Amino acid sequence: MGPTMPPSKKAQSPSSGLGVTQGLSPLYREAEAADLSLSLSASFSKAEDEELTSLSWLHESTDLLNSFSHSGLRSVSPLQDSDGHPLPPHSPSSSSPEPCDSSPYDLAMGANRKPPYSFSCLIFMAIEDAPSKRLPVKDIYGWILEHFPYFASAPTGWKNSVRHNLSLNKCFKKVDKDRSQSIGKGSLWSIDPEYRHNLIQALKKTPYHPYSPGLVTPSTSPPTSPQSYHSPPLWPGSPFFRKNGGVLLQVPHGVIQNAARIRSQGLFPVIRPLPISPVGSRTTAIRSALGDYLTRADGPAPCASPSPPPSDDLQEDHNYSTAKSPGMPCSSQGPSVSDDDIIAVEVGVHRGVKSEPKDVPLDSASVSSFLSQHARRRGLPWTKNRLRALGDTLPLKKRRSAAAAAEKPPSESDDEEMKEAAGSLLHLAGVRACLNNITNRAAKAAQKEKEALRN
DNA sequence: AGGAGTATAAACACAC
DNA sequence: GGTGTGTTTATACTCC
Repeated sequence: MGPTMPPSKKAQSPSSGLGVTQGLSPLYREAEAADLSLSLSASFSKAEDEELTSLSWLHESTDLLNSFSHSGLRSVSPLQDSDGHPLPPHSPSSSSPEPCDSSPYDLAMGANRKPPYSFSCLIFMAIEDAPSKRLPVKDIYGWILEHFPYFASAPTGWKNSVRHNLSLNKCFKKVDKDRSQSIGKGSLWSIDPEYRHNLIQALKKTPYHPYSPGLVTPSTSPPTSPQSYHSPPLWPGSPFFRKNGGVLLQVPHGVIQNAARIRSQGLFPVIRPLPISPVGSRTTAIRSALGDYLTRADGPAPCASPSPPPSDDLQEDHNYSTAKSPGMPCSSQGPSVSDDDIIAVEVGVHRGVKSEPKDVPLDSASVSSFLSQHARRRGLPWTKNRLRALGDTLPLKKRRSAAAAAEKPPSESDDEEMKEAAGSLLHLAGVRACLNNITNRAAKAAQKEKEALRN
């Protein structure tokens, strides 16, 4: 029999320690309320190859936008309903608004903030970041600490959670220890290839991923090619992240497990890219006011536009590892931004504004190059029924073994991965469109301001 | 209301 | 024996 926790202690769970991702802490919720603003940060490193040259626009754009953020254009854009009225934090216990003295970076990635990743995603990122794609628990701790300083000062319970995840999560498996390879205590942990796809999907559903469901406005039309909107995981340390200069997108934190709720409320006025890694070499931020540029004036693209469907196979099992993210209907309650919106913004802008050839920064060569890097990867969808059929009553490890023994890997999903990669690149293209749009609007605003001053 | 997914805490066994 | 690791159970919470 397991231990029984004192009721008093259990009652403290929601606000104690790490219970901020799943049971969002008041602080977290407050930040979430005030954090739905657009900002963009990117840490750039020198382009490693020609692929990156096509992304040089981001340097300029983010510099420009960052200058805006320091010139009074920044404003707080809290959650708003369709009438523009601020929405209260969704937590009943949270009544005070987020103070405005915190930068978006602090709000999202400050050392005191728990990263909006589930432990399974953190572990996945850590392992994937390892050259050998396998890590001992200790190194997983280290990776998490390195990339998310929050845990440095967090209660030590998070390590227990990491171990708990490793043990219980089917996605992670121990590597049989090579006797000749002494790594001290414990074993190496790796990603089970069979479940890797699910971890990717889980990661995609996190706020930092461009294809977070919160960013995707499902189409009212039937899906035509769902897979085409998959994209590779982006996180600090991921090859793609590095390859593209550390550009990540983020939607407000707290949406990992609440994405559906926010989405259903139409609470995504803007996309909010942020530096994913505190150790980024160079970061800039686009502040919330710029987010307004995206959602006002020309207005966001209608969500009923011929948009792609939600990317994920919603029938897939998310057993203790993957984030939940059912497809949501297009909300009519407020502004929302999806990938399609971004693209649509570009279309809208360039209808009226001169369109430049370099507005398509991700050329086919880049795509091909990138795709080639991901073509090797394989992933398998997993279904609840499949796993359930293996017997829930069996211990996990036995179930894993049974699953491995009972099933031959289906056909590989290279195509899917390829499409995911393409989707991500297309998304970057969309981001660029956003930045161009922002730039144009900001320039116009500045001009108007000048004229107003003259008058 | 109940299931699913996740976080947290704790106990225990085992290896180093 | 101490510490780290791995497993398991229990509970709480949110979302659907």
